[in-house]
Amino acid sequence: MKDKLNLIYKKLLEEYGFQGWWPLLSLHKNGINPTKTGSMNGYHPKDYSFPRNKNEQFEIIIGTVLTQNTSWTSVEKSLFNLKKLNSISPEKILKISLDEFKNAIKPSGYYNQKAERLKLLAKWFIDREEIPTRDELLKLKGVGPETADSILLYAYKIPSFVIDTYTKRTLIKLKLIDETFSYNEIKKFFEDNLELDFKIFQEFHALLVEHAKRLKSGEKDFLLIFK
DNA sequence: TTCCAGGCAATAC
DNA sequence: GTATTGCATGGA
Repeated sequence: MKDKLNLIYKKLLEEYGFQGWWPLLSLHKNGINPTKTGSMNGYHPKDYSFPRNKNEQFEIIIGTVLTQNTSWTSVEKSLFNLKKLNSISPEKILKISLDEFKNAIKPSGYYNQKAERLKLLAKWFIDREEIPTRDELLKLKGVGPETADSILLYAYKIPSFVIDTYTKRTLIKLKLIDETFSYNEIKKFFEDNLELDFKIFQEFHALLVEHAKRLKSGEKDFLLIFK
C-alpha cells in the first residue's frame, strides 16, 4: 500500500507540479484585485519557508476557518476586505467591532458564526506561544478535525494529514477506501503509509484538491493520469 | 433556479 | 459513535 500511495503522489506531482500551499495575501501580485487574480495567486511552489512570522501564521489560521465549506476565491475577498481595514492580525481583529468584522468577512459565508469564532481564535493565538496539540485545537470553537489538521500542517509545519471532501472523493474513486471510512480512518491511512514529512503532506493534500477540482470542471478523466 | 464550495456545532438516536 | 440540520455568500 505504501508503494501504491507513493505512486499516486508521484503521478499527481508529474501532472500538476508543486502546489505551494498555503496561499498568502502578501504574495499576491497585481495589488488588490481578488476577483481578477482568482485563486491562482499567493502560492509559493517549492518554498517551504512560510509562514515566516506570526502575522503570516495567523493569516493562515483565519484562512482555515474562513474557507470552511467555502471556495478560496470567496476567502480571498474576505482577506482583502480585512487588509483594507489593516486588520489581519489578532490584535486588530479583537479591536474592530463585531459588525465591522462580520461585514468584512461576509463573502465567505456563515459570517455570524465565523466572526465570533475568529475573535475567540485571535484571543487564543495571542496567548499561545508554543506549538499547539491537535486536541487543544479541537477544543476551540469553530475548529473541527480538518481545520485543526490544516492549522497544524500549514501554520505550524507539523505532518498532520488533512482530509477534506476532495481528498475523500479522490480516494473513493481510486477504490482505496469506500464511503463508510471516517475522517480519522482516512487520516490514518495516509499517515501510516507516508513518510512523516510536512512538505510531502502539504503537497500531497494540495495535489489531491487540485486534481478533484479539475475533474469537476470536466478537464480530463479522473483516473487517466494514474494509468 | 438549483447546486456546490478546501466544515462545524448542536441535537437526537 | 453515527446521522441530521442550520449556518450564508457567490459562482457555475
